[in-house]
Amino acid sequence: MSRRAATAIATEPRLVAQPPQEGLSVGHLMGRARASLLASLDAQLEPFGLNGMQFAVLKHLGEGAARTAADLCRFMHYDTGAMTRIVDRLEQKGLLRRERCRDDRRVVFLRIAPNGRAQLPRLLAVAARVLGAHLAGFSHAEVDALKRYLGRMIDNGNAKGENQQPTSGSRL
Amino acid sequence: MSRRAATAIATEPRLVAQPPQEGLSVGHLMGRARASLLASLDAQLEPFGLNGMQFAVLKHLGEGAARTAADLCRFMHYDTGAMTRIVDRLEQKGLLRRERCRDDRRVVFLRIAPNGRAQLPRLLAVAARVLGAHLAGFSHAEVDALKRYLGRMIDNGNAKGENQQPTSGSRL
DNA sequence: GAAAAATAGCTGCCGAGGCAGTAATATCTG
DNA sequence: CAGATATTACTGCCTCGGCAGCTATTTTTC
Repeated sequence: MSRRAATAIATEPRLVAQPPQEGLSVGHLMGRARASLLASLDAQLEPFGLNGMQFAVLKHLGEGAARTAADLCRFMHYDTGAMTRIVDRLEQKGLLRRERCRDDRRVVFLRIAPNGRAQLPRLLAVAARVLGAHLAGFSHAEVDALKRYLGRMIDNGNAKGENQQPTSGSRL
Repeated sequence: MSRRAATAIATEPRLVAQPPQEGLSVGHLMGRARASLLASLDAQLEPFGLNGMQFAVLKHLGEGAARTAADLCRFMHYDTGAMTRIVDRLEQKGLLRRERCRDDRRVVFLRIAPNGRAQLPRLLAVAARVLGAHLAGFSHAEVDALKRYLGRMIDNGNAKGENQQPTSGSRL
C-alpha cells in the first residue's frame, strides 16, 4: 500500500531548476562558504574554549591592530553591544584585561593578557590551517582574485546599495 | 610545534604564509559582502513585507525547485525549525498554503498561493536589481570565476573540514 | 563658559538560526 | 509480522548579533 509516487518526488535529488537565471546563487554560495569556514574554525577552536569571533578579537589585539572595543567594532564591522559581551567572556577567561584610559575616561583599553598572548600562536596556526583547508588547490593568484572580487562587491554595496552609512568608503 | 604542523600542512598546496595582517581576511570579506547583499535585499524587499529568506523560499516554490519544507531545507542548507517558522509567516501572509500529502501523511506540500505567484515577478526583479548592483562592473567571466571559487571552497570544506555530514557533495 | 553634539562603553530587548527532543508516519530488517 | 530505524514537521531552548536607549565623558559651537 505504500505508494512510491510521493517518495519518488521527495527523494529525487535532481531538481534541475536553474535555467532562467541563477537568482541569488552568488549570495547563496557566499553564505555556504562562509558558514563552512566559520563552522570549521569554531570546531577547531573548541578545544581552546574559544569561538571564531573571540579568536578574531584576540588576534587583532595581539597584533596591535586595535586598542579599544570601539576600534575593534569599526575594524571588524561589529556591533558594540556584542563586542562588550565578547570582551566580557575573554576577560573572564583571563585572556585579556580592561584598563581604563586616564587621559580620556570614556575609553577602556583592551590589553591581551600573558595567558592570551601565550596561546595566540597556537590559535593562529589553527586558523591558518582551517583557511588553508578551504583554500586547498587555490593558487596565490586565485586567492587574490577572490579577495578582489569580494572587495568590489563590498564597494558596490557601499556605493549603490541604500545601505548608506557614515562608514567612509572602502577600508580593506 | 613545528615539524608536525609543517608536515601536516605540506600535504596540500600551501600559501598561507601571509603577513599577520591578512589572517582570515577571505572569511572577513565574505562575511561583509554577504551582509551587504543581504542588507540591501532586506531593505529593498521591505515594502513587500518580506525579508531575504522569505523571498528565497517563495522563489524556490514558485520555480518548482522544492515542494516541501524538507526539500527547501536540503536545498538551501537551512534549519528545519527555522523553516517551519518561515513557512508559518508566509502562510499567515497568504503567500503560500500548506497541503498535507495523502500518500505520505508525514509530508506537507507547500504550494505558492495565487497572491504569492502574482507578486513573484516583482520580487525577482528586486532581487536581480540588488544582485546586479553588487556585481556592477563584473564581467560574465568574473562572476563565473567568483562562483567557481566559492564552490571550490565549499567542496574543500565538505571534504576536509570536520564538518562531515551526509549532505552529498556539491550540488550547485 | 554653557549648551549642544559626539563618543565610548554598557544593558535590555528582540528576532533569527542552530540544536535537541517529540509525535506521527513510513520503511527497512530479521 | 514485529521491532528497529528513518523521515517529516513541529516545538522549546539556547546563543548570538543588531538595535535602541542609557550614563559618563569629551569636544564642538555659540
